[in-house]
Amino acid sequence: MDDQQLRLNNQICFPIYSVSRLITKAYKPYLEEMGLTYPQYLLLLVLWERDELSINQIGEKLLLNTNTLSPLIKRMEKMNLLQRKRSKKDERSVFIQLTDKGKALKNTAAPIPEKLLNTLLTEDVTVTEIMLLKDTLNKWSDILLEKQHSKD
Amino acid sequence: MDDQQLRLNNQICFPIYSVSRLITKAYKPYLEEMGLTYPQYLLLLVLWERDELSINQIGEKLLLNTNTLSPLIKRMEKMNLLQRKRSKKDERSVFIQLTDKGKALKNTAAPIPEKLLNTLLTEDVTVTEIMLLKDTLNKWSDILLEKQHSKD
DNA sequence: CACGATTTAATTTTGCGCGATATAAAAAAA
DNA sequence: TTTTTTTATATCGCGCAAAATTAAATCGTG
Repeated sequence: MDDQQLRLNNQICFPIYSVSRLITKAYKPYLEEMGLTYPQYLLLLVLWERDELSINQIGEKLLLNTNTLSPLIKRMEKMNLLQRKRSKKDERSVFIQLTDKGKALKNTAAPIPEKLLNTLLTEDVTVTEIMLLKDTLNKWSDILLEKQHSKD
Repeated sequence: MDDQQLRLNNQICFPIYSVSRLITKAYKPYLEEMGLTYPQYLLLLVLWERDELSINQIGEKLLLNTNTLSPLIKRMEKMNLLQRKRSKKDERSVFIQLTDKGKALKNTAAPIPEKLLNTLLTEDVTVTEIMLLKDTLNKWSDILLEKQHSKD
């Protein structure tokens, strides 16, 4: 058995998993100010770029299925951030439209990217894990590219 | 307002979030064969490296708190993968010990890293997202390092 | 038109993450 | 020794993720 391969830091699973949670945590205080959760923020990012998408189109952008999006959207409708509008053409599809409140949040969100960078700088563990993940990904992408070419 | 900054692909949140989910999904078929979920597998990776850790020590390695670990460990105890043992020296601490069944799973898990690599090669979306995240992280780590130095 | 197949959305169920809080044991302070 | 604080774990509640199921609408073919 290859013990080395099974070590926590030699697999891609752990670094990506922990950094993902650490990044979510770093965003949290700014999102809480706005009354948003992390996935809600991601959905708004999509809608701020392009409004009036169907649930399916949103799913394509966020790589999420309706079973995740449906409840998420319902909660956000209750918060008066968006509206669902059933399509006249195809009664099965629902199009999502930002409310004025939802549109206005874009201004509040504008300084977040800059603020986040500063937050990360104060969190040593997070920066360390990001660097580890960076190295892991660079190593993995080399391996992936090499394997891809050897198949041609 | 800086529209560019708020675009989905220019923030670190989305790439890390989606790749994390894609990687979890790639592991899933192999873990299902073993009857494990993703976090359960991570916990086993830790215990295969070093058995008899306290819940606290496990939390440090996985960057998880007891509010996540406690129920996780209880489920795995029911599956007969591990045992909890309250320390005699310090009655507050609970030490986790693999059962024979838990130890044996290590052999089943051994080929997973190799298999995963091949799985990733067949999933274009995942590889694309990994490459995007790699670029994003390389850019971010440059920015982080530069900012760190300018503070000294 | 009829009817089965397909597509799409919603619902249900299970298992995390994590903030807030609780509880009990151990250590430190008074 | 008593009180206070700290530490280790557990519990609760909410919000995702995602598989499986259900329901509704549309399409394809005869």
